[in-house]
Amino acid sequence: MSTKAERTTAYIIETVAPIFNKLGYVGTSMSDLTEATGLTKGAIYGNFENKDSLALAAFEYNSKKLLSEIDEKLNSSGTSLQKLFVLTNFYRNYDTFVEELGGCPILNVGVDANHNNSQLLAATRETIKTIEGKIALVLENGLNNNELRLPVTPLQFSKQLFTMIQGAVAMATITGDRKYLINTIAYLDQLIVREIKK
Amino acid sequence: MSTKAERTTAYIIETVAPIFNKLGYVGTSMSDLTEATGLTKGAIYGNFENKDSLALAAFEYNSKKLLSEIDEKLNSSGTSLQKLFVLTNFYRNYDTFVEELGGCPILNVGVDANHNNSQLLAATRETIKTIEGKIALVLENGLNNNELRLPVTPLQFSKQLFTMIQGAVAMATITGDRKYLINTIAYLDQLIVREIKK
DNA sequence: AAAATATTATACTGCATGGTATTTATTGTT
DNA sequence: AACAATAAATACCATGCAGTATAATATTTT
Repeated sequence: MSTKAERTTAYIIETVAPIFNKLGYVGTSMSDLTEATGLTKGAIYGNFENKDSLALAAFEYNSKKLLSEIDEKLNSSGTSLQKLFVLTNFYRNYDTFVEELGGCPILNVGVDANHNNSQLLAATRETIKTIEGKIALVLENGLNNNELRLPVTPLQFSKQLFTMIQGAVAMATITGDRKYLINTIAYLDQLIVREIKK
Repeated sequence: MSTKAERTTAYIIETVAPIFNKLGYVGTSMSDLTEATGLTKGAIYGNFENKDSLALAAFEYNSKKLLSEIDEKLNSSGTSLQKLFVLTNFYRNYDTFVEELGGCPILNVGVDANHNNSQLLAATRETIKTIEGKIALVLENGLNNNELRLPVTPLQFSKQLFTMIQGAVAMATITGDRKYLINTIAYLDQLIVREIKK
C-alpha cells in the first residue's frame, strides 16, 4: 500500500495539473493551488521543492495521460490504416478529452513555456517527439505490411499529420469552435485514403 | 505634426508589443516595460489607463502589422492562384517576419489570453476572422474568374488552409524548428495545385 | 499504547507587483 | 522670453507573491 505522503503527492498533482495547464506557469499562484487542493502551503512545499518542480510534475501527469491514450489508440487491433483512423477519431473529440486536463498540454504549455520556462519547454518538445515517433511506427508497419505507400519517410509523414492535427487543436482552442477539429479530421481521413492507402 | 504625447504613446506601444507577445499578459510586469522603454511608470500610466489597455494596444499594434502584410500579399498583382502562392510563400518565412513582433500574435496571445484575459481573447478571435475572410475573398474571386474549383465554400476552404498554416506556426514555435513551416507550406502548395486549380 | 517519525498548519519573512498622488521638468502658446 | 498647460519622474501606497522556520498534528513503527 502507498504511504500517506505518496497519496497526497498524487492528489496534489492531479488537482493542480489542470490549473497550471489553464493559467500557465506564471499565471498560476500558490494561493490558486492551496485553494484548489484545500491544503496549505506547508503541505505543498512538504511534497514539492518549489513551484517549478510542481509545474513540471503537473505537466508530466497530463502528458502521460495523453500519451497513454494515444498509445491505446495506436495499439488497437486492426491494420495500420485502421489504427490511424482510430487515432483521427480520437482527435475528432479531442476537446472533450482534454477538458479534464485543462486543455491541450502540448499547445498550452508549449506556448506558455516558450519564453518563460525552459524546463517545461523541453518537456513539451519531448512529448511531441514521442507522439511523432509513435505515429511513425504505425506508418512504418503499414509500409512493411504493404498496406501503405508514403510520399516521404514515415517520420516526415507523421510530423505532417501531427502538424495539421495540432493546427486544428490550436484553432479550436483559441476560437472555442470545435468545428475546426471536425473539419480537419474529416480532411485528414480522406487524405489518408487518397494519398497513402494502397 | 504629431504632439509629443502621441509620439511617446506610439513609442511605448511599439517597444512594449513584442514583450507582451513573448512573455504573455500576466508574465509581463510593469518593470519589464519601464526597463525596455527607459521610461518611468509615471510616463506609462500617463499614456495608458492600466496594464490591460496597454496590452490590448500592444496586441492591436502587432495584429495590424500582420494584417497589413497579409493584405499586401493578397492584393499583389496576378491571378487568385498566384495570390495564394504569394501568401503561402510569406508563411514559409513567417518565423523571421514575426521575430520583431515577439512571435505569432495569434498563437501567443490566443493561447495566453484563453483563460486569463477575455478582452485580448476576443481581439485575437477578431483577427482570425479577418484573415479567414481575406483569404476567402481571394478564393471567391478565383471561383468567379473560373480559375478555381472548390470542394467546399470559400470561407470553409479558407479556414482549412489557415488551420494548417497555424498548425505549422504552432509546431515551429514550440519546437523551434522552422522545417515545420517549410514542409507544411510545400504540402499546401501542391494541395492548391492538385485540389483547387482548374 | 508509547515513542519516534513524518506530515501538515501557522505565522511570518522579504520582495515584487499594479497603481497613484504629487512634484519636477518639458513643451507649446501668447 | 514669460507664462500656461502638458508630460514625465519621484516617492509612495496596499496587496499579493514564492518561499521558510517553527509549531502542531497525524501517522508509523516499535
